[in-house]
This record gives sequence, structure tokens and C-alpha cells, in this order.
Amino acid sequence: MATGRNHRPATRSRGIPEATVARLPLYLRALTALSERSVPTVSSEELAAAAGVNSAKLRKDFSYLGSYGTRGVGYDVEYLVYQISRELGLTQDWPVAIVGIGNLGAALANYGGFASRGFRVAALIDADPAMAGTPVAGIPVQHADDLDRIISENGVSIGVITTPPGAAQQVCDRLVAAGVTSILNFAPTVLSVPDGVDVRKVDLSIELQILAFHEQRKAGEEAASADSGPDPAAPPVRAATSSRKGPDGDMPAVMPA
Amino acid sequence: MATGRNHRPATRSRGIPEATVARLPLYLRALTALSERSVPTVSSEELAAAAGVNSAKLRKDFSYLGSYGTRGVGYDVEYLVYQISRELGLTQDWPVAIVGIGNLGAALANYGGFASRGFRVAALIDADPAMAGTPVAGIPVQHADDLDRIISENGVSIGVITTPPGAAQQVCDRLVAAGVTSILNFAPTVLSVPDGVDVRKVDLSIELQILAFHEQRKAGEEAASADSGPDPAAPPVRAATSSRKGPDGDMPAVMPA
DNA sequence: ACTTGTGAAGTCTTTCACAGCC
DNA sequence: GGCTGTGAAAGACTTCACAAGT
Repeated sequence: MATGRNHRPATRSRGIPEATVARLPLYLRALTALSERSVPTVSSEELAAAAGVNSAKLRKDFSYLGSYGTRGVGYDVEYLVYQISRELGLTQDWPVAIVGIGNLGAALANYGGFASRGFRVAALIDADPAMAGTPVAGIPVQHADDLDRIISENGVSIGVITTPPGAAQQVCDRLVAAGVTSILNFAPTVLSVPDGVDVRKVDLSIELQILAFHEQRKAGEEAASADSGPDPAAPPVRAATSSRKGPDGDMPAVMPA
Repeated sequence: MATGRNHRPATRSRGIPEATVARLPLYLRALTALSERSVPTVSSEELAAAAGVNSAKLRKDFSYLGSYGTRGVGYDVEYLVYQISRELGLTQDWPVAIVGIGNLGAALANYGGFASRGFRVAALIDADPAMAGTPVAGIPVQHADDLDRIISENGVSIGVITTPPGAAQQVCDRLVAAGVTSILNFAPTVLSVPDGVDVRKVDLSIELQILAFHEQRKAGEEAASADSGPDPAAPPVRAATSSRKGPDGDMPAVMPA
């Protein structure tokens, strides 16, 4: 796992499954909406619907946190909001630094969802000297030369990388050296980090490619009869006679030079 | 053999596991980089390292596509690039429409990774009449009133939603009505769509919250040298005052009225 | 000698279904 | 009547380890 994943082996620490952790924010959002409408309690069925999951899964998820519901009644909204927030660490303030203030970096700096929940954009950093001082979302951009100082002065432990791919690894190294231990990476690169540093990746083009895969399936199914396939751009050629065995779409065999 | 029949694996992706599909773009990116450096062949070990996964997983993934390697040698880079591209449906052109041209929408419109592989930003749509006609990333923004026409005229089947959350479901409905069958949703909302429509979600604040969870745990580990509590599992301590039995941190202030 | 491809084993996640409580 | 909490079963995914091929 070159992505610097944090593997916590056998020793059963009080482990909440990763899949559950990934859904807690979803529940929290749904609960917050209910809270704003002053709904006092909610059943697993209702909450699950609002969060877009099924209710058995939700109940199982909550069971890892403790017994926070009341049989026959449901869950107390405010109480759950607090418990999940605490579990996620959102009862404290997390200063975040965004590195790479291009289109995407600026969009993130302006994104309301950040500030709304424990996260505070503490610094914007860019390598372009021309940007230094320019305020983006009301926060002045600082130069990358000062990255170290900025990170430690602000006590930043979560960094967001929105640089071009070529710069991402280097920025990552510097962030880690300065004390950052969690990174959200928007650059389409595989980052390598030392043990103990978490990386999460958001990759727009990967998401689109996954959609395209399913989209293609749908189209193929529809016209399952004819239409053997539009001849795409020059397919590479494969060598010699041999044991190719693609599941269906085998192709004219040719080999690259 | 297994006891059960093969039921639909939720997202029917005939044969190829969803987890594998999600990694194909990663492999493709690594392969493209190799291709650009004119590397002719690559072993599962090398390619796995470049993609940030382990080699057994990669080989298993490829085995779902067919036997595209050569034992004792490795994989032919160009050939694999083609096969994966075809599998993902990237040998054809996918016109994409982005709805909601705020900061994020504009960032996406400018994002090079889109165009680079089969995806073409065919239309930008926004509800603000003041934006109509303004070019963003060289493409004029069109008004949401014409959404229907724009989608069908351009043959768009993939839509990207970057509107504020309040507008997302409505936009989604209109996209679906106009013929879109795959949606990439950046709005922090659970979209409901009819069967046959795929939705993928990218949620920035969720990613941050997951990082915060792990970050918090790291901090706690450091400090609490002694194990966090007497008993991590749930012992039948349910007596005492009331029936709450959270793992450790019991309530502070935020209880309901 | 070297690397792929894959059954089998292991682990993680989801779902079922019902006991227990309101 | 209601609903939660949870063992147990089912299923999906990963990893192991080695036979088979070049």
C-alpha cells in the first residue's frame, strides 16, 4: 500500500470499522438537517432514508458507537448529533491549510461546507509570488517558501493539496516534514508518505471514468443484438498467434513496436 | 460451491467487481505514464507500485479482464492501455454537461483531466441569467431554462452537478428527464434517482471528517499511554443511573431539552 | 529463472431475522 | 402496536501461495 494507509492489525483496539466511519458524516448531515427543523427523535428507518442507506446498516453502525437509541422510540436527534460529532473529532477546531490556489483551491477556500463543521481554513499557500498577499475568500495567500512556518505557527495537522500533479509529492513531503499528519489530495498522483500519515484522495477524472464504465454497460445492454462496436481509434496490435482470451471483446491482434 | 445463486451485485457490472472497476482508472494512469516514457512492458510488481496497490490485487483485477499478460515477462504497456480504455468505455467520446457554474463548476470546466481522456465538456449551465453568454474556460454558459434542449442536442448522458445543495435534486430530476443516466454529484445532498441512473458523489467535507476521525485518534493514542478505558468492549454495566452506555465519553452539555 | 493467473483461505462488510425492550 | 441492538449467515474483497506457462 503505497498510499500510506494506516493499517491497524489484529489487536482489537476499540475499532470502529472503516466503512462505518465513512458513513458517520452522512448520518451527521442528515441529523443536522433534522435538528434544524427541531425534530426531536428519529427512527433508524427514517434516518436511513434521509442518509441514503438501509436501516439495518445504520443500526449496526450505531451499535459500534454505543447504545444511543431507545427501543420502541428511536434516536434522540440532538444527542446523536453530539455523539457522532465527538466520535468524528468535530467538537474541536481543525485548522486546515490549502496548498495550490488555482481554480480548485480557490473553490475550496470559498466552500462553505468547510467552515461549517469544525474545519477552519487557516492558511492558503501558493508557489506563485504574484499571488502572495492577494486575498482569496478573505484570506491572504502566502508564499510557499514560508510553508514550514505557516504550518507550525497555525498548528495545522490537516493539509489539502490542490497543486498541479507535478508539484504534489514535493508539497506533500514538505507538509509532512512540517508536522501535517493528514492529507486530502486532489492532485491526480499517488502520494507516498511515511507511516502514521493518512492520505485521502479525491480524483475527479477517476469518478468520471467509473461512470463511463457503467454508462457503456447500459448502452451495450440496450442494443444487445447488433452493433458489434464502433471501430475506435487505432487499436494497438498484438503479436503472433497465441492464447488471448478476453472475455468477449477480443480485438484484432497487433503489437506495439 | 457457494450455496446461493448469483444475485445482482447491486450495481450490475457483469463480471467485473465494483472494487476492481474503481481501480482501473488508477492502473490506466500509471500505464499512460509508462507509455509516455516508451516503456514497452511492465511487471505486476512494478505497475502495482506505480499505482499504489499490491501486486496480487492487481493481478487479480486484471484476471477479470482476461489474460493480457505474458508469464515470465509481464504486461505489454500499450496493449493494456488499450484494453483498459476499452473496458472503461474511454475509446468513445463522452459529452459532459456541468450544471452550476460557481467556483467549483468553473474549476471543473478548467480542469485538464477532464478533456484528457474521452470526456468533453459539452455544455455549461447555470440558473443565473447574468452569466448566460459569459465564457468560462472558453465555453459560453447557457441558461438553465434551456437545459432540456442542451442535453438532448449534445447527446449528453453524463451530468455533473455543482449547484448549491438546495437546487441539486431539482437539477438532477431535470437532467434525468432530459436523458442523462449518469450523474457526478458535488452537492452535499443525497440525490434520489430512478432505477437505471447511476450517481456518484464527491463530498469534500465528508473526506475531511474522515481525516479528522483518524487525526483525533492519533492524538489520543499519543497522550493516553495507558489504555483509554478499563474495558473497550461493552460489558453488561447497564445498571447504575440510566441506560446510556456509550463507550467512554459520556455527555457534557448538549443534551436535548 | 521469472512472472502471470487463480483456487483457496482469510478478512471485512452487509444483510437477515429476531430477542428484548418500550 | 412499535423500534433498537445484535448474533449469525451471506456476500464481497483481499491476500496467500503455488501451479502453469514462457
